[in-house]
Amino acid sequence: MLNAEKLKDYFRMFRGLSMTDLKNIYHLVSVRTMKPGDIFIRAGCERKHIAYIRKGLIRSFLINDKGDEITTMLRWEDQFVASHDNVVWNRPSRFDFEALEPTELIQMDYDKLQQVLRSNPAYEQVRKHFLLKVIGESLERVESFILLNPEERYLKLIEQKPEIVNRVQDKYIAHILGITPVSLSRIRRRIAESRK
Amino acid sequence: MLNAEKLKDYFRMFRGLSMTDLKNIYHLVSVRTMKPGDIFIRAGCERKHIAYIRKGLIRSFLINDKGDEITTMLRWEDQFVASHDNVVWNRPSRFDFEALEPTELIQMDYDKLQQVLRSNPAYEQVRKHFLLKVIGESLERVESFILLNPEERYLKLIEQKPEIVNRVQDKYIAHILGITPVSLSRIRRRIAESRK
DNA sequence: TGCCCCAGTTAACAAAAGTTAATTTCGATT
DNA sequence: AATCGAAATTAACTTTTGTTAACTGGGGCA
Repeated sequence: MLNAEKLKDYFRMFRGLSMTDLKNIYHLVSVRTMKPGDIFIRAGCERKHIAYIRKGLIRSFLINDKGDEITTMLRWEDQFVASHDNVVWNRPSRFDFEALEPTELIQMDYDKLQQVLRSNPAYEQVRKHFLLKVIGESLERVESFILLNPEERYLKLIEQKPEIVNRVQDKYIAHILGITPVSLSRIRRRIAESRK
Repeated sequence: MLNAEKLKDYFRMFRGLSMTDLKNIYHLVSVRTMKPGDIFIRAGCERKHIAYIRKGLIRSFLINDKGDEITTMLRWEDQFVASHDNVVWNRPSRFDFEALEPTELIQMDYDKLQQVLRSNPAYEQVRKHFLLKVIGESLERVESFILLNPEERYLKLIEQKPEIVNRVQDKYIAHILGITPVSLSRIRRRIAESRK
C-alpha cells in the first residue's frame, strides 16, 4: 500500500517538505512491480521517466558493435533511476533499463514532476541536494577509473558495496568495472591466492 | 573591465535572469588573474570556491602513493570549476587546481552564491540546467571508460575536443584517459601507422 | 534422477598496457 | 649559436588484459 505518509519515508531526500508538497508529488506517481527481465525504459524511448526504486535492482545496458550486452550502471533500492539520454540530453535512450530482481518502482513522468517542482521553491533545495549527490557519485566513479587499476577498483567495490556485488552476476560487475568477466575471474583468483 | 553587462555574456547559462538578478551575483564576484602554475584551490582547502573560467585552462591533480602527479580533470573557458570535495561532499579538497595557461577566473564564495540563488526562484532553472549538464558530462566520461578502450577514448577526445588536446601536455591527456604517457605515445604511433 | 543451460573458471595465445630507462626532440634561456 | 631541461618517443621487459574456447559446477526443469 502506498500513501503520502509512506512516501515520506521512501523519499528521504524530500524531508523538509510539507505534507501538501508531498501530496502534489504523490499525485504524479504510479507503482510498478517488475519481474526479473522486465524492462523499465527501452532503448529508443524518448519519453522522460524517472523512478524511485523502493525494492530491487535495475541495470542499464546496451548492445555494442560485436553484439555483446554491456552493462553500464546498476541502481538499487532508495535510489532514483532515469535515462540521462532522456532527461539530460533530450534524446532517445541508448540503453535498456532492466530489472534484475523482483523490483518495485515508484514511477513519475519527469516533465510533470518538473512542473510541480517549479510550483514551490521549497522543492528546489531537495532537487539541489539530489543532483549534487548524483554528480558526486559520478565523479567518484570517474576518479576510480583514473586513479585505480581494475583490481583496485574491484577491491574498492566489494568494500563499499558488498551487498550489491553479491546480488548480481559477476559479468555485470565486470562491465561496471570496465573489464571483461574473464579478467574479473582472474583478479578474484589473484586476490584469493595472495591471501593464502 | 568587468561590469554587469559583460557578465551577462560570460554567464551564458544565466540568460533568463533579470539585470537585477545578475547584479546580485555580480556583487559576489572577484576577478582573479593567474599565471601558469598558479593554484586556484589547494589540496586541503575547506573553503567552498566556485569560479567561471573567462579565459585559460585549469587542471585538477593529486599526488598518488608512488609520488606521481595524476591529473584528473581539465576545465577551460566558459566552464565552471570547483572542488567537488568542498561543494558536494563538504570535506577538504583532495586535489590541487592549477592554471596551465594565463587564466582569468571570475570567482565566488559558494555559500554566498547559494544565499543569492535561494533569494529568487528564477535562479533555480539556471542551477538546474547547470547541474544537469555537469551530470551529463560526467556520465559520458564514465561511459567512455566502460564502452571504449584507451585508443578509442583518445580518438573520441581528439574528435570532440581537438583544441584542448593541442593546448595541454600529452601526459595530462594520458591521465585524463586513464593511461600512462608512454602508452598514449604508443597509441599515437599505432594510429599514425595505420593511416599510412 | 537425469539432463540441460548458463555462469564462472581455467587454459592458451595474442595484444595491449605498465615500468624503467635510454634517447630524441624541441623550446626556452643564457 | 650553444646549452639546458623537460616532454615525448622509443626500447626492452614484465604484467595484465582481451579473446576464444574448453571445462566445471550448480540450479532449474522435465
